Amino acid sequence: MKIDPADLRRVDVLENIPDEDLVLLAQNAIPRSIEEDEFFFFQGDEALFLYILVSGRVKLLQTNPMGQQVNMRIINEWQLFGAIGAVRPKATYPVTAQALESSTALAIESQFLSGMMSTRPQLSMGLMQLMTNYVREMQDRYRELATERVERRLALAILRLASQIGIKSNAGVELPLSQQDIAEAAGSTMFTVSRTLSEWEKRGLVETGRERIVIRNPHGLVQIAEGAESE
Amino acid sequence: MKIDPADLRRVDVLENIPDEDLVLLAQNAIPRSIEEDEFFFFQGDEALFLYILVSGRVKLLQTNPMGQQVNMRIINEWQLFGAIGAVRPKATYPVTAQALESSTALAIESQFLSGMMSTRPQLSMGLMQLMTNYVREMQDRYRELATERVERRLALAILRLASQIGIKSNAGVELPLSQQDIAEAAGSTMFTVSRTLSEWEKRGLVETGRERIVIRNPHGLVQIAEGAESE
DNA sequence: TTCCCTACTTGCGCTGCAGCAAGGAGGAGA
DNA sequence: TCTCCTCCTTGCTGCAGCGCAAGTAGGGAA
Repeated sequence: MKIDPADLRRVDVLENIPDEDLVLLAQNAIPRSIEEDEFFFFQGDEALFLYILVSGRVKLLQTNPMGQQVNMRIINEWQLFGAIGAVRPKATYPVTAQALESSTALAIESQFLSGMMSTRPQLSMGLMQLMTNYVREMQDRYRELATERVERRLALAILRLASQIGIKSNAGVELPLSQQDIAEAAGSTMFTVSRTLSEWEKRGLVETGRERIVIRNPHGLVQIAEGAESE
Repeated sequence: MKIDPADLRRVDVLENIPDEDLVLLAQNAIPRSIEEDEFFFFQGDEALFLYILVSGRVKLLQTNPMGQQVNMRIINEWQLFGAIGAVRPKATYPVTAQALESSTALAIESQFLSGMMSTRPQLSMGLMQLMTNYVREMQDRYRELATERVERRLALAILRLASQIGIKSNAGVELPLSQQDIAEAAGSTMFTVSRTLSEWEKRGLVETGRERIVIRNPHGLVQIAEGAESE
């Protein structure tokens, strides 16, 4: 597989990087393809590589000691994940990266990026902006989980997922996720998600299908997310 | 108030910074003192300054639309907080910073630190390590809140707080926090915290007082945190 | 077309824990 | 020393939403 350095420009973190650095990165990137449900890495593995997703979709999840899963984030094409190793030598991944569909990512040695950053402040800055986004999002989600009821949290989670990986069509915004995935992202259960979505479907807010949710009335969802009680 | 550049070395992020840069920082730091329950900044304010806590203790909290509070983190002496403005120009603070006791912090202009970072990769690296810690901790807490029962979450929260701001004495590790603060950090309520602590006190795990908790048997708490059911 | 696997649905019972209310107690200030 | 303000305690009640169980339905494979 050929890697076009120009494609790397689509990665937010690499937006302001000179062309020659992109070439350097491309030369040091190893494409790796995995099938649906397989893993790029596991929580606890040593973080030797960071990845740039070229195609497919990947979810970052944690499992608790009893095996329950929690979704932290869904990675889209041309997003970077698993970068922690470039910041701390010997770090381990805090999450597991599992493919939602067959996916290809570029693996870059953490050390290599770490070395590049030492002479390229723009690169560090880009990575820091990515991380502040993460912190902010996780804080918001934590607050929501601690203080909001499921229905509102579900609306917030779906809107957030839509903005991150939603596919716009003329019918609305489509989310190619199972209800189990949604539940794990909202901090709830498949059952409650199913019940709530059925309710919303009756009200014309969404349309549900197998591993698929279409948002028909985003404004209605925003109202629920912002606290309008369902009558 | 005089600022001794050598003191700044106690800040984790500034550990590997040359002396002359510490002098530069000290020259650009404005001491600011506030009383108990007052605020350094509010969620939503423009992040023009970052702070280094010199004395006292500060909590970073979010409030939801209904006014409920959630504690994100407690800042100890010589820790840095509110640094987001140095990473993104025009950013707003995602949290409110409130003093738990009368406190003094050094305010440094976000732009100033941002400028320093552009030529000092070590500084960026230090800040990134701080941020990866935040991300990792928030992810863990999110997973705990989503999957664990209150008792275990409480044990985890108290152990975490103890490692961050605990004061060691011969009787054990003391936390100078109200049960309300603990509840807001664990994602629960004052009532449940009080009930659980009473139970633990009977078992000799902790000792409670007004705005004070002493951990008498850390190992017992770890057992609860790791899943030993209370018989 | 049929089969089968997996995802989704929905009724039902149960419970963890929130939240109120009313009272107790520690400690700062006068 | 007394007062008053907070913080803490604890009995009681209610219910959101979890989780089981049993059934339905979509869609890939052959």
